[in-house]
Amino acid sequence: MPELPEVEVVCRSLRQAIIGRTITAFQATLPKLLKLPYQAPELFAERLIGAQIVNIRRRGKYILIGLNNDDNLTVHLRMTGKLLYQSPEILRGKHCHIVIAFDNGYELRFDDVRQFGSFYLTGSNELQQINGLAALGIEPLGEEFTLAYLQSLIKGKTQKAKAFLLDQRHIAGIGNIYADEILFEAHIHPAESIGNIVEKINQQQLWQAIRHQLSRGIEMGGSSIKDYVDSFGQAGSYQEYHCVYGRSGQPCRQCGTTIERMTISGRGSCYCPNCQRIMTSARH
DNA sequence: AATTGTACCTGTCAGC
DNA sequence: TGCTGACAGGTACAAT
Repeated sequence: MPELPEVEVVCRSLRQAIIGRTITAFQATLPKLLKLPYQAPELFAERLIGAQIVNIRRRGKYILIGLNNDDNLTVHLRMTGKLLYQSPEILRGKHCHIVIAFDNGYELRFDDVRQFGSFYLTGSNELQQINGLAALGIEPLGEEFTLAYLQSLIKGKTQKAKAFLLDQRHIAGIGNIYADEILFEAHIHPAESIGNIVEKINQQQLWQAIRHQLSRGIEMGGSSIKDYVDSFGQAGSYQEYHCVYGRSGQPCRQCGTTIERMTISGRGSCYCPNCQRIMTSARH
């Protein structure tokens, strides 16, 4: 579900829903989702109750909820996590594991079928204690992510292009869907060594595809493959425009060739064997 | 440095 | 109607 565009859309909806609200209750029926402090519902409750939500930010696929007591509640949705802002009158779902209640009676509910989601509560100056967050690479939609920066990242690397895009230490926020779509737009085969992209025109195409796919994903409210929705329950529509993700066996939208699938980095990777060729320029 | 396998979980879908 | 296996938006860790 949630890659950079979906997480960004969730953050935007959360800002509308809960900025300025004061927390009145906290309940975790699946404490193992609390990673820091580990499995400590009482500690979370103690520090959260009475605190007011002052800001909400995104970093990679992490959601950072800033509180007026200088604490930060950080959430990672992993595969199937959802943050839903709902009236207490709406029945909680079967997979609702964490509930944060507010002064207006509404609740922020964490719903997660696969139970992979993560909650971290730290001081705002202790965010580096969250390992995955501390290790994140550059924000691809930020000003600092220039073509030159991308060139410096890929130079000399032999990682496969798909693995490179999924590696959060290089660029933060790209997941399996957008990686496939980016490589299709950039005409790069997922198994191509990233360091083989040496022509400036190809590097530029990759840079543009990263920015373009992610920002279009946000504009369309994200990709709702199975059940992704924002905190108001709103689905996205970018899945209607996917060219390769989830389309193996179907004809390429550009050339009609059958989309193929292979496994890279343990993830299914869909690509058009005609539009995305392995470069032969690896020879000397 | 890069890659593979395993683990964490539940649900869905295709095939028999 | 079952049953089985493959697979699913992510990441951490161990082994090679």
